[in-house]
Amino acid sequence: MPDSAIRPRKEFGKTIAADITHRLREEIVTCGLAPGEPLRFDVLRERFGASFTTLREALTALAAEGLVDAQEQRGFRVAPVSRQDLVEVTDARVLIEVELIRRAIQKGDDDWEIAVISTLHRLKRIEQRDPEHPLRDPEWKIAHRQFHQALVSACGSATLLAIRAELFDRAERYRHLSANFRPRPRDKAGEHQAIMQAAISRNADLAVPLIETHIRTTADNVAKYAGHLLETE
Amino acid sequence: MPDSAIRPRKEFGKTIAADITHRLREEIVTCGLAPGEPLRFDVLRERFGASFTTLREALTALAAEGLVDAQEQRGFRVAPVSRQDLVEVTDARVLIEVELIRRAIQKGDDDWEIAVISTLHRLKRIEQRDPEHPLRDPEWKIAHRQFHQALVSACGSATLLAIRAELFDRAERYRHLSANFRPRPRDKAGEHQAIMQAAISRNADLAVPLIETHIRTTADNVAKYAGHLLETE
DNA sequence: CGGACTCTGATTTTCGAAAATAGTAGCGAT
DNA sequence: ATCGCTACTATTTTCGAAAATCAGAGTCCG
Repeated sequence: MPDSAIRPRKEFGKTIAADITHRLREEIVTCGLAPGEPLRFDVLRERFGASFTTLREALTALAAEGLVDAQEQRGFRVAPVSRQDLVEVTDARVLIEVELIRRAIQKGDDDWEIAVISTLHRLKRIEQRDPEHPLRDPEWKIAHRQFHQALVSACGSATLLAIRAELFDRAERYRHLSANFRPRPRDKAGEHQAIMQAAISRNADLAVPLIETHIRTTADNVAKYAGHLLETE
Repeated sequence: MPDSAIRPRKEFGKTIAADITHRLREEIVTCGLAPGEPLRFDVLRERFGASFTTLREALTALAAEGLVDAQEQRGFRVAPVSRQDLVEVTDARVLIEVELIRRAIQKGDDDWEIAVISTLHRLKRIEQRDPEHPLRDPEWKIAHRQFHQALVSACGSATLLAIRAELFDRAERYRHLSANFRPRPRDKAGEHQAIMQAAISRNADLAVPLIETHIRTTADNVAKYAGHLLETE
């Protein structure tokens, strides 16, 4: 019987390193650790309660994902943000996500349809609770991620899904960056509903432009409302 | 004045960890470490002369690249190969490389043209030396990589270039896997020449199908001549 | 005989001390 | 005053011992 006294941490993985990786990724994506911020071992050690080596392993993994910038012999820092990077991430997401939605629409079975419908349903329920600030609600964030994940999950390529997931995280960081400055959320609920319907009715030619617009509009809003944060670096 | 007595290793990076990562990647890509082979720390420690922790960091980084398979609490192993994985890597490469060659052809400047021409020239020179077994020549391998890298280098997206590089390595491992069983190399030189000419003359509609065929033919040959190695897992 | 349990040896995972390196301030010479 | 050198401090990077975990053999009981 595992109990919390014996197993004080490790919520998201069997090893402490995997757990720290998960928690650090979360902090970086939500901008709890600011872009460009140096990641000093003393500080991390105190915050996460792990040793140098374990932290180093987590940071190395996140560096490979593009969320952390490793400067050899000079430590790590949160990957900086920039207009250029936002454009690249957005472009890459469109390229890959569009292809994946096509494949998923072609290959998806009943379970796929159920996953798409049910994840959207949950997302809408959460939005009803707090329609003003969805991004600040961690549950909304998870549900939103799961809906988009479900949409492409039937594409048949674990390789492309992994790449997609990395790009999604990098984009989500920009969304969080602008969340505090955005005056009012746009009608994301309607967009999600339209995407779901196009997908379920197997209308790829409709779903593709909807997805593309969805991604690009989000990025445009980031550039519009958080542009002042993207200048340096 | 740096000398080799003071700095015994670290050929490819400022830190030992980065160096080990590089060397391990090389060994895995060239199948010096066989697919699926367990990576035990005692063995690696002896082979690479680094400590547990440093090795662990390198393995973690390679796991994020898809060349190593991390089994939590049960160590690491070289990522297994499979028909499915080969198909996924090939598909992903076509999707991304085709897009990048389009962008490079549109954006490439004089320096890009020079890089494409000169890397192809070097590749051809090396092929003249040993026309029979190019893949066994490490110099050919490097030149080949650099030619393909040069072709897309002007695409303007560091993000997509990094993804492309990872997929290239994963594909190269399959090429090495089949190299020992392939009866005779096909006319790669001619294909490279045609791709170069299409690119330099800015004929994207010609270059794209050439690249796609180039990638798919390579993968087909792997499946044909190394198919017996792809069954398990 | 079979299933659950425990013990044991092998292996991975984690830790903090020790070594290596970068950054900085102080000093002296031109 | 400026440049170059040196010593010092802050920080990262590496190491091997110690703890945790797993896999397999053996044991006990139903």
